Amino acid sequence: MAIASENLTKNQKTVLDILENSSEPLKAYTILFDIQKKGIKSPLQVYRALDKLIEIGKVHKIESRNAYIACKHEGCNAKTSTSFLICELCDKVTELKNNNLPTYFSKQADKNNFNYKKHNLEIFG
Amino acid sequence: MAIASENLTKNQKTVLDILENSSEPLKAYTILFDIQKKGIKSPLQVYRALDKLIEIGKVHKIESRNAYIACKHEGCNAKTSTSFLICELCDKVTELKNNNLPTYFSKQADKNNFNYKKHNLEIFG
DNA sequence: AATGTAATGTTATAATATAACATTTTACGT
DNA sequence: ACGTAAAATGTTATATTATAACATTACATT
Repeated sequence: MAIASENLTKNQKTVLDILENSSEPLKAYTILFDIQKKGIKSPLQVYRALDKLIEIGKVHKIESRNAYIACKHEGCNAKTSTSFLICELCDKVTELKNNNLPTYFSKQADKNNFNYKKHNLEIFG
Repeated sequence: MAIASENLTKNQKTVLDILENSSEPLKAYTILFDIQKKGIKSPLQVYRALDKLIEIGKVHKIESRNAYIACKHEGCNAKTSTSFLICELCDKVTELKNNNLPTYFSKQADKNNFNYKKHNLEIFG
């Protein structure tokens, strides 16, 4: 059964909520600090919620920043592949909508005798 | 003046050497452990050497793994942009040679009113 | 030789993430 | 509704990754 936002647990909802209302990616310990008043006391609680949210595609991790961002795309299928534009001046991050990148990368990978499964792309500018 | 491998310092050479002779990306503390016999005693010494090597393009960081890999491309101009194929079965990492990705990404970025400078791409399979 | 810049050495600490384990909640077939 | 398995939680401790601060040394250029 697909997991929808409605049946997220308390901690998961709390973490998703703060990410969705943030204009920028947040770090795990920033999240922890911001929601301690809501009963989350340890890093592990945050990381567990993040893991789950990432698994179901509601949150993505910006690897180069160790930061997390809520996915704004309806019914996002980017459980795996993600593409971001990252502004080096203001740190704003924009997620690229699903596009033809997987097809393109798949071809590139083929040339190297490599079986494309997913990707992570971070474009800086 | 351009910095060539010849005028790397002792620590930088030591770190580059171990990376160039590794068949896989190495983590900072793995490097530290492996070269303690050569006089490097603290993480900072490793990170400083890595920073320099990355700056001059001889080493790249695999963000999703927190691991470092020596660049095998002659006169690599990937001081900034990097593209990797990462095998999820054996953890082997292959760097994609400079290609038309920058041009392609530049166009994608333009559509979002974004000025492409560099990128990091990690393809898993 | 004087000077400025980069690199080094060293100790301490910050920032990011997971292990281990006991307990509680939830989902769901019977 | 009940039993049970899977998932989520709470908590403490610890592992992993990376940087701060500061004194010292090497070295190229003037």
